[in-house]
Amino acid sequence: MPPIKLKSSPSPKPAKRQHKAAAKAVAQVKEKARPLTRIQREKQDIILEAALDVFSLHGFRGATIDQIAEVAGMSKPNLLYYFPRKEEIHRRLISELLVTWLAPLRDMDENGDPFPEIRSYIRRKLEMARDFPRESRLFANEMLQGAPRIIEMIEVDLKNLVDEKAAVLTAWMDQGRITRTDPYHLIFSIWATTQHYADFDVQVRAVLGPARGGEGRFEDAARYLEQLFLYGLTPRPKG
Amino acid sequence: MPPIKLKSSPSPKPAKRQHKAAAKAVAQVKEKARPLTRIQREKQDIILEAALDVFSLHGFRGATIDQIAEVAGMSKPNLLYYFPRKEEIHRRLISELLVTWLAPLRDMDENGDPFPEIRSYIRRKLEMARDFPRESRLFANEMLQGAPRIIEMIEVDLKNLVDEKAAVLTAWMDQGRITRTDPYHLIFSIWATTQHYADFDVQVRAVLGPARGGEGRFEDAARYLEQLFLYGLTPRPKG
DNA sequence: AAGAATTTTGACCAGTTGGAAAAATGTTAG
DNA sequence: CTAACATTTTTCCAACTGGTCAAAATTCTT
Repeated sequence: MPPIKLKSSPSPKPAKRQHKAAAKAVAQVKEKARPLTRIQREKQDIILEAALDVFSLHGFRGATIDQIAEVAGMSKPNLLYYFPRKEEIHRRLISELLVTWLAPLRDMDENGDPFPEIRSYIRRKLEMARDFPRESRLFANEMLQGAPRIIEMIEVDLKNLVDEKAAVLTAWMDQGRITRTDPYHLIFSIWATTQHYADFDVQVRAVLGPARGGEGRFEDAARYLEQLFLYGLTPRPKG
Repeated sequence: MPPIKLKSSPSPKPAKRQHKAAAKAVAQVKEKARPLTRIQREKQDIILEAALDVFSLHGFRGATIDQIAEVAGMSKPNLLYYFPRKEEIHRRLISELLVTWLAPLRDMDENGDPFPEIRSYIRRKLEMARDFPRESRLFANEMLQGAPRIIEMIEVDLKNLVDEKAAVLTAWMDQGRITRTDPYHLIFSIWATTQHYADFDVQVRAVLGPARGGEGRFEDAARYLEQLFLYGLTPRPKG
């Protein structure tokens, strides 16, 4: 597994109603903007890594601080020294995630050729399912629970991005370069098919069996999906 | 929301290592096969309904008996009288679910015409996503957690069924009636695209916005998916 | 090396969790 | 109608939960 390096979110966004105890290591930032120490950076990374493991597996409610602390190899109070609240850890993970998660769609270029652009989008999403399955599952868990902690981000940032890219797809359709179809549902279907290989990994592997369930499954999936969407989107004379 | 009536699982399968306390209402079945009373039937249904609500939202670990009891409108000890263990409830839900869940695939008929068969399969799966979203989410939750409680069912029953239907699809390909492609990944992509509308419902609705996110979204999805798979699977002369 | 700042630990807490036990109440077959 | 059985409530518990706090240990700066 490659080391996961997600870009950190641009700014910690000032909490409206600061939690009582959220002031320890964080207060400095507010008052003096003291930079993080080496240990703080290291430990926070370790914690986020561990939390990703646990949250992606059990969801927010099902995950416990003790569990995260154990995976992170530190005591619970020590962990709480860095992140005073369970929610804090989760929020950080989710907001970092969204940036990374949407990059491939963001990169779909209006001025490129439709097929290479879409093909590349699918490939990148599939690579993410392969390389960052925990992130995918974290996101899926949040969705299953009704996205209580990120609904605004979904309704604003994500919606805007999708609106924009749907417009690009529509333009390509208007130019007759891809089959006319519903651009929103097209995007949904790309999300669904690619993320499936991360979120339902157990099922995929079990069904494919030992023979075909190895790492090659991602190559097979890529080939299949490419064909599906290629054929599915190729314009054809009506008949 | 239509009343959910899932067929009950064929047999409760004798637990290898019977839990200490799992003997109350259940013991009778083992010893005397006393039939369930009216109240037992009613209350069990109510509990399973409530449990479906809670488990599908929070996953196994995130759900609490108190919560389920509250939704079911009874006290926790009362609930535990009918299902002595939390796991018991979950197991029942999952095993009942699998039967229903696979029916559409099971019904895909080798002797039918490929396109109507596949089209009907997609439609039925989409209807299930619309009418039984909680069941879909329950299943998704289990998968995200690595399917600890149903891995054997997946590896045996599900795998066998998929193997069988993959063979049917392959036969259709051999006859040149649908495009040659990977039958397993084809099935995966149908699962993924249809279940997406249940599991990621919040996201779908948020992205589509108030205008297009109403009930009509399932019709739109059906149209889109039909086109995608129809075009994606139509054989064409190579060139 | 000393003092200041940071990090870690251990002891603790109140609320929640899954579950047990038994007493109290309902239901129903004869 | 009543004994036998089924159901419900009350009380309780030990383990776990998220989180606090002060003191101890460590690290950093000079």
